[in-house]
Amino acid sequence: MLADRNWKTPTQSAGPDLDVKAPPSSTQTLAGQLLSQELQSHPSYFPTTGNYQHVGSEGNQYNTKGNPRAFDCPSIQITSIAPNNHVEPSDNQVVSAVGEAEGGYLEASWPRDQLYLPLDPCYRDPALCPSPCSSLSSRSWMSDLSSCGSISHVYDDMDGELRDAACLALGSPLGSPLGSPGCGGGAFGVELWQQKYQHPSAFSPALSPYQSPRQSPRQSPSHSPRTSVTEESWLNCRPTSRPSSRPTSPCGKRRHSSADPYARSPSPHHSPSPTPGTSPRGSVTDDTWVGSPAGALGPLLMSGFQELDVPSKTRRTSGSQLGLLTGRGDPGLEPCQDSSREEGQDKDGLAVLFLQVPSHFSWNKPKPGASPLFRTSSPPPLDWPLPNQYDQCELTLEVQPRSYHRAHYETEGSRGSIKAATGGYPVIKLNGYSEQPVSLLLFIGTADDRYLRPHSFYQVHRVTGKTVTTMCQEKVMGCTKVLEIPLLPENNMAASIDCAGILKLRNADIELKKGETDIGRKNTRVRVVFRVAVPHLDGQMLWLQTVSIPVECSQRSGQDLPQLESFSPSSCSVDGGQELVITGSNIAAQSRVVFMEKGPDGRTLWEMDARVLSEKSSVTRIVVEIPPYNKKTTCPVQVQFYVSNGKRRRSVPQCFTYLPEVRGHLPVAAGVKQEHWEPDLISHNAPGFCSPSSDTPSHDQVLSSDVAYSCDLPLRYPASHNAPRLYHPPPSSVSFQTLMFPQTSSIPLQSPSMLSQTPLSPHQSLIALNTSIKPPQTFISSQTPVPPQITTIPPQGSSVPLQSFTISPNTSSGGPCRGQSAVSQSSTSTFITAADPQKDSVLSSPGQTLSIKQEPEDQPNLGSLGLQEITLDDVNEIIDRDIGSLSSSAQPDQPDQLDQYHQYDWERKSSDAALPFCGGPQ
DNA sequence: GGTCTGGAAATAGGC
DNA sequence: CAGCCTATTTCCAGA
Repeated sequence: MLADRNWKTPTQSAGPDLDVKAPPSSTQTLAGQLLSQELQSHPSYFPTTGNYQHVGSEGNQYNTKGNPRAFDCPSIQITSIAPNNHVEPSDNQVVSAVGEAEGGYLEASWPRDQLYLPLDPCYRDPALCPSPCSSLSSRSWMSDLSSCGSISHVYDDMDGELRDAACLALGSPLGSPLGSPGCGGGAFGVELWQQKYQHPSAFSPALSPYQSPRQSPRQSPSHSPRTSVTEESWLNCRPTSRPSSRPTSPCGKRRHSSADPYARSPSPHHSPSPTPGTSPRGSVTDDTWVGSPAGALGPLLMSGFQELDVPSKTRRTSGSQLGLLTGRGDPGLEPCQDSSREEGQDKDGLAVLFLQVPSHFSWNKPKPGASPLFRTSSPPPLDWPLPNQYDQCELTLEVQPRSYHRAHYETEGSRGSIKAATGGYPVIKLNGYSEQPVSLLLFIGTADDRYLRPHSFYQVHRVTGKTVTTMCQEKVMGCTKVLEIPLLPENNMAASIDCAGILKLRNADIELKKGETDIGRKNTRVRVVFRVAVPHLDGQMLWLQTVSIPVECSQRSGQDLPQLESFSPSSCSVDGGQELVITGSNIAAQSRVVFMEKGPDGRTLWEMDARVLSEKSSVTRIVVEIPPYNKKTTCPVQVQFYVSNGKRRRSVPQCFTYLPEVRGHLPVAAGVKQEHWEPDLISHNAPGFCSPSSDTPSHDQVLSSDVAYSCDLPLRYPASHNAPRLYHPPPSSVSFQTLMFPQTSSIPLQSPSMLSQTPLSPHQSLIALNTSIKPPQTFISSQTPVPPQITTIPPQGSSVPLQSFTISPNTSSGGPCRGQSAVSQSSTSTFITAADPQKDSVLSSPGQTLSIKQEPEDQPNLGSLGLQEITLDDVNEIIDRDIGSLSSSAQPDQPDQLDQYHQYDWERKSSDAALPFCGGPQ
């Protein structure tokens, strides 16, 4: 972010601004500072928290001055900006929408911001891109990179130090797991930057950013025709138009193969892709900005928007973010600092880093002011977990978005608003409060196994047009673009989200950002996050949040991957020969149906193509002959089959059961025996093991990528597994972290009562999630053979049907804690230690979930794949399944279980180990 | 004329 | 290093 500032000022085009901003301190010094600060969790360290900073102030800083070059090439020497130097916040600068609450922070933060000068050389030709501000687009990103990445390439060394420090502190080999991409959309960082620096006025309550010159003179008309008024507009200095011809991809693109953060070294030379692009599309409109958020939130929200552009990752590790929170106005925030310290101090506490929440950040506290849920000033960071319900107030997503929405690139026109599966649009509603209009914040979050946070590669964008009936404003919070939508009493505090599109930022742009650890490749799933601030006692605001089901945003994934809807039968004799009818989408003529079985080590033990019987494969149905199993067995054998449209275009593997000659005697608890498997492994601990109980799916059984299979993580990946050590957070921490998960994996498709909407306390969420994901009752295990039936597979992305999972609020004591109690109850009764052999019996009982085996070998092993190979989808699926299995087999508060879960997560992320996982590549 | 969409070519990286 | 494959990004055209 700091970098961004440096980059350009509105007027600058190439100016020698660096000087101005050039910090007196050397890079080393800065680095040192950063390190120390980070380690110390200096509050001011992370600009990230910029949320709390005042835009106005920032803006002033730069606006009139030399403009730092926005897009300096590698050659550009970006000296670190002295923390203080660049911006001495003039009086005016600190505007304060937020007021004192953030005051303390600002000062401290300032310096920091400047520390990072990101001019990531790479990207764009300075000439071409005078302003980082280009719209949100990836191009803009360059700037973003800087901004969010915060560390300029210049600071590579420093980066290294930081990393080391981070590792040290975090104990994460990977660069901090924490390092979440958090920036959320770095691109926005640019915008923010622009707003702040180029158009300080924009932040002025009175002025709309958009009032500033909208069109960049340089903008090429040709560029996107569609540009609506966008952020770009406000940037004067937009990058010149980029070549009309198809821009080449950025050379500096990060290699996906190297997931290792350390490995990355953005070469300064990476050529900046000539995509100067102005982004045509910003959707933000002028008007939007001007106003302040509706209702009382206005100021509040505004303050939040001023957040600095800093990668959330950075924030997390530093804890400075937390520090910000500790603003005077917000007692509830104080805890953050504490936690941050702890984080920094606890090397092993990776989890802590993520999970740590201020000690007093008690979700259970009903008293406003006593809980972080209540804030008097700025909105909580976007990566903070928030409950969807508190007391009587509940934020619910009554209509979920479609599981697939092709995001558009900057270079494209809008692809419209996210739609609901039913054809309409998602509907969000705030229950329990209707006294006055409130503002709803919407942003694009991640859909991976980690905690919910702004997605680095996708940003929400405002869709305008005749069909849009919902008012909304596009704003920026940190690096994340946010839509602010009013929820009006006259509309029953509900809103149809027909104004939210999804913009895809180029992977290269984002990945080059310093500090960015996420990879964009195959990271194409998102969740729509909704937040609302409900005016509460004493003028405080109660923040609630709910998220949508995962939404696949890539064209390919949405169109090429076969998606199975149902198949029948789900089992047959080991002799095979029966016809298997599979229905779904994206089933092409050349589709193959492959049966396979994997061993404990993930290796494919057996694989065979099923002969296609249908004369002509259609896009919706295929009939194949079930191949005979490769060996005799006296027990049901769970295998998998998938539909493949090509090497990497496989459907999610489905469980299929080969039955022994004698039917009707399926041992419920019996494990599937594999000749080479160790007896022990036959238990659930064996990778790829499919729970016997699930072997024979009943007709009621619901299979889905998320629900249908349960790959018990713990089972497959014993704690002993050699993988990156993941710190096992204390129960509370875990809960916190997982708070997000619930939403991630458990997504109720149609029921308002979805998990995410279920009132939960942070840490109850976890439990709830697990429970919901794999409700025992959802899986009907058949102890007795069930006649072949059609197995229905819910759409991917949809998660466990909430119906099957019930967290009953009624069971709760009511009040703030009711959700908690409810959750606790369900969770408690549901968890079983999967890893615990003794639990096997439980698993084998009816109600078990199916286990799915590893994907076919195609599935690259993690080691070879590198992170990129692990698709979020995969992760999500696995996680979901794992969680599901945990829910069915683990005790809620058993750290061990959770630990395993987390460990697993990390393993996948970092891993060198080739871990087989469920869920086909998606 | 602008917005949406679907489709596909061009590109880039990995194997 | 060439070729193939997959994923990403950009462009085109039609509704």
